[in-house]
Amino acid sequence: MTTILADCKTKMTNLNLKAIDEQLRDAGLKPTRQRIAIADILFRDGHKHVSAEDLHEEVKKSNIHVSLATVYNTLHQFTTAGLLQEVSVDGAKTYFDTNTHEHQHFFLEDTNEVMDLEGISIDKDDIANVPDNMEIVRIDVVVRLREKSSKA
Amino acid sequence: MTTILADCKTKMTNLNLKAIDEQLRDAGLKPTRQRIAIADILFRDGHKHVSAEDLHEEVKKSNIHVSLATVYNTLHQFTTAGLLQEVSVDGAKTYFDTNTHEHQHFFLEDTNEVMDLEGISIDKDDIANVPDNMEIVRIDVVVRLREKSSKA
DNA sequence: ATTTGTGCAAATCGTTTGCATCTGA
DNA sequence: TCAGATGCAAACGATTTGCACAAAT
Repeated sequence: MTTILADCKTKMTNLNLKAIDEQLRDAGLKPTRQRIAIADILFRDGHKHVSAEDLHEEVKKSNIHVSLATVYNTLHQFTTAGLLQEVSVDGAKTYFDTNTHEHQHFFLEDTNEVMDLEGISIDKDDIANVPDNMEIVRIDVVVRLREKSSKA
Repeated sequence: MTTILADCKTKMTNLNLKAIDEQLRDAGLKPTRQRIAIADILFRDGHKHVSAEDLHEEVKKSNIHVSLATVYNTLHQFTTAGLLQEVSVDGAKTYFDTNTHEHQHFFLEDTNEVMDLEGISIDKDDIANVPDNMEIVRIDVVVRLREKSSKA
């Protein structure tokens, strides 16, 4: 009964590979080499914010080849499965957040970094003038930061 | 003393063309045919949210030819000059807002529309954990809306 | 006349897609 | 076996850029 799991164990740094495996199955996703590698990187440390490109770079460092297209696919599958959340902070790139709880973000304009910001929250009931055939999906708050000295 | 202003007056719907002219000059921008046409569309009615593509379509309807590249250039110049504000609501497109005061946005996920939302505001002093070499540039709040029935 | 802006088309960037091939159960 | 996943390269949409030409003062 050799599964891909056993095959991956040597390369993985995550202690609960089993959990990843189950999480993927629960999401209806076959736990493939690539998906396990990606999940391992995403979920082994604390919360992360990655772009597809970022993640692709990180995966390259492991011994498992994953194409950029697969990284994109996987990020979207994980998002649909509720394992990730998309963050819209700045036009160009899409960021994915491993923290799927209600929380907000700092965005560092100098470095294009995204950071979690817990603490503030806006009550949906405080929002006036919501058209009545509409419902609030989510309230996103982005606090844009800049280094104190820099002007541009 | 025939300036381009006189030349444009027949085509413009905006009553205070003079003001536009001055606004552009103040911003260090030559009041060209194209920039005046764009400014007229942007500022003649109430507050607007446009993408470059949107605006390009609108300008086409006037009798003044403006290339898409110039629309982009102009939007950025206006933004730098403080006449517009960029809005980051959803990955793909960048929206520009003629309302440069502090206010927040609704984003209609079904139609990709941006709407102003006045009323809520977050006090900068309420934000904890701002790294102390950083300052808050802006706090963006986006309330995402969806039609009540639709699931996707 | 000089400086600045504009138009076009090609280039770029992030992301998506089509399809042949491969993999995991 | 066989559905489902992957890789590649080409397609894509939004935005930018380079450069010759045009326009405003």
